[in-house]
This record gives sequence, structure tokens and C-alpha cells, in this order.
Amino acid sequence: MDDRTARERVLDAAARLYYRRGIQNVGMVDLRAESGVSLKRLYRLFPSKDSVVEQALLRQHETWDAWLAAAIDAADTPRDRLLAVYDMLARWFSHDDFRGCMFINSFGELGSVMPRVAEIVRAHKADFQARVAELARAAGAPAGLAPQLAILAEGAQTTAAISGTTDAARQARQAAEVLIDTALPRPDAA
Amino acid sequence: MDDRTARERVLDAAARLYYRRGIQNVGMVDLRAESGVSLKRLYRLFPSKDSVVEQALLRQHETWDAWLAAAIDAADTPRDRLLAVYDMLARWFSHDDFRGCMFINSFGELGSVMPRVAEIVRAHKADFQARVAELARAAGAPAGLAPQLAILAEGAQTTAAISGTTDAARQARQAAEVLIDTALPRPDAA
DNA sequence: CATACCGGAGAACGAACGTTCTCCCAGCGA
DNA sequence: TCGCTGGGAGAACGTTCGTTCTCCGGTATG
Repeated sequence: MDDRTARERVLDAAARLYYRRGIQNVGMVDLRAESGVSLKRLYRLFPSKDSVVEQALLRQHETWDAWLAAAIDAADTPRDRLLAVYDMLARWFSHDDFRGCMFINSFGELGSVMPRVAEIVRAHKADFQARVAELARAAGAPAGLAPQLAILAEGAQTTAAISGTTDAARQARQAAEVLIDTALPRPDAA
Repeated sequence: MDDRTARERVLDAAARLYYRRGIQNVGMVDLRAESGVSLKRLYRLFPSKDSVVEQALLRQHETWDAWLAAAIDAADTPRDRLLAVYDMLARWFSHDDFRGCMFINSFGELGSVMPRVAEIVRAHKADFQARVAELARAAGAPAGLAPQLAILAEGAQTTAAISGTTDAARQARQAAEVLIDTALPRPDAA
């Protein structure tokens, strides 16, 4: 019924369910139902639930990073590439099933009890910060700007998740414009 | 051994343990051990674990709000009162047991499965935003500034939690200064 | 057509946990 | 001293869940 490999089906189902309900509220039986992969096969593919959690987070990182890269690539100027981050957030927040950042959620739920989860989340956020820093560098901004822009993006994600509105993306973008244009005055500003 | 009421001891223990390990990783037996209140008494004080979770979050909200109010009150000018938020974050982040915002963590863990938790977290964040909005209004800032400053504070909390460093407080404060001084130019600026 | 094997469904097992129950002791009044 | 009451410790109970095991049907091969 599905030409993805069983492994892919399991990891997609895991990412979807873990994101929707929280990791500890999804059992292996739920995973079986959502993926269509039998328990026996599931345990031949992964040694334990912890392993599924780990691989699902790693796969989600790839997916998210690809979204981000695509959004950035679609913009032309260095300034627009920085702002493209917030436009991507705006589109993401408007999805019906948006429930915040899976990595932030997983960190809060399991970061203190599953060191591997904490490690993966840290790496994910470090990657994001590195990407923003690269964009800022390409725009010629001083080093202090990138962490500020990353903080705005993080704050927008949690604010949007909790409030249930998409406003935070627009607000973060407007703040980012001010920070960018202060750090890096545009020659053509009116 | 302790003149707090049993109820207070339970809620303090609950807030401490839930924050440290995540709500679902703390059992009623752990709560008993940490609070010194017997299981029987515990169940006479609270009808269920869900009730303990709810009351502990509400109590934590009071505590956090009092911290914030104290930090704000210690500053003199409207501008410094806005920035006092980030100074409080800096002090908080440097605590050994800092592990992010309990409300954000709880929302990620249980927000989709315990509506009461989602509701309390939303109310907590709405209170924070209202506080910031009040400070911004007192400073004479346009309405758009307050949400931006709140987003910076949220982002600083998750960034500090995940990275394990305190840098985010300083970075958020610097960004806030730029936003404030752009929205509200100081007459006495050099 | 017979047989060996692969994989699925889901029962079984053990641990963890929320909640309740039993047993026991300390204190107190007659 | 004797019984009564209240409360603590922690055993007991039922459920959930991670993980493994059993049974069974389908398929390929001779």
C-alpha cells in the first residue's frame, strides 16, 4: 500500500504521533497502528522505543533543516534571506496541527531523563544558530546580530504554540527588521 | 520539622520535582518522599495526581510572577523597568538547576493531552505579556513593541535551557535595547 | 500436493505507577 | 489499664506499556 520502506513509515508515524501527543503518550502499539508495521518487524528494525525516539528526532531534524534551506534559497538578497526565516515560521504556524517546536517540546519532556534526547535537541538548535550566523555573516552584519535573530525565532515558536495564534511570526519579523537595519543600515533606505 | 502546611510542602515538592524531571517522570511515591507527607494524607489533600499538577502549576505561577514584579519594582525609569525583565532572566539562568520555563516544558509534555495544563500555561504567558504591555505603555511605546519584547524573553528562556549557557539573557537584553530605543528615541541619547 | 519458512496478529509477561487498603502504633480519655 | 481514634508505612490492586512469545495463514519450493 505504500512504497516507502518500513523503516521510513515507522519514523514518519513516530514523528507525527510524538509531535501530536508527546513522546511518553505514544506507545509502541500506537506506532504499530499508525505505521502499519507489525510489532515484530518494528522490534527487528529498532532495538527499543528509545531508539525509535532517537532516530525519529534525527529524521525530523533533516526534514526541518530542508524546509529552512528551501525557504532561504527562495530569497534573493542577504537581508531577505535572513527574513525568510520568519516567513517560513509564519507558514508553519498556520498549519492546523502546529504545536510548537518538536525539539523544544521533547527537551522539556525528556531532556533531563534521556541524555541522548538532550544531545540531539542541542545539536538541532546549534545547527539552526549556525545557519542564521552564516546568513548574517553573508549580509555583513556584526557577530552580535545572529544570536538575537535566533532568539526571536525561538520565542516566536513557543509564543505561537502556546497562544494558538500566528501573530508571533509577524511580530518577530518586524523586530528582526529593526535589528537588521540598525546593525546594518541600508544605503538605499528612504 | 517544618511549619509550612502539608499542602504547601506537597506543592513545593511537586513544583521542584516536576520541574527537574518532567511531570510524567515523577510518581506520587516520589512526591511523598520529597514532601514528607504520607500517601494517605496526600490523597486527602488532593483527589488525584492531575489535581496536584494543576495546583502546583498555579502556585508556580504566583511565585514566578512575584519574582518578576520584584525585579521590575527595583528599577526606576520606565526604560529600566522594561530591561529589568532581562536582568531577572540572567540571574535565573545562572542557577544550577535552571532547566527552562516550567510552563513551556509542561505545555510540550502535556498540553495536548491535559487541557487544564494547556489552559494554565496560556494564562501564565498571557499574564506575562500583559505585564510587559503595561510597562511598554507606561514608557509611551507604540503597541507593537510589547509583543516583540515578550518574544525575546521567551526565546531567551528556551535558548538558555537548551544551550546550557546564560548568554541568551544578555543577547536578548541588547536586542531589547535596540527595539526600545528605536520605538521610543531617548531625548538624552548621546 | 506436501512441507518448510516468513511474517502478522495479538496474547503473555514483567515492570512501573496511580490509587486504595491493611496493619500497626502513638496518644488520649475513662 | 483498656479501648478508641487518627495517621503513617507500605502492601495490594488494577491498569498501562515496553518487550517477547505463540499461534496461524500464506507462499515458495520440491
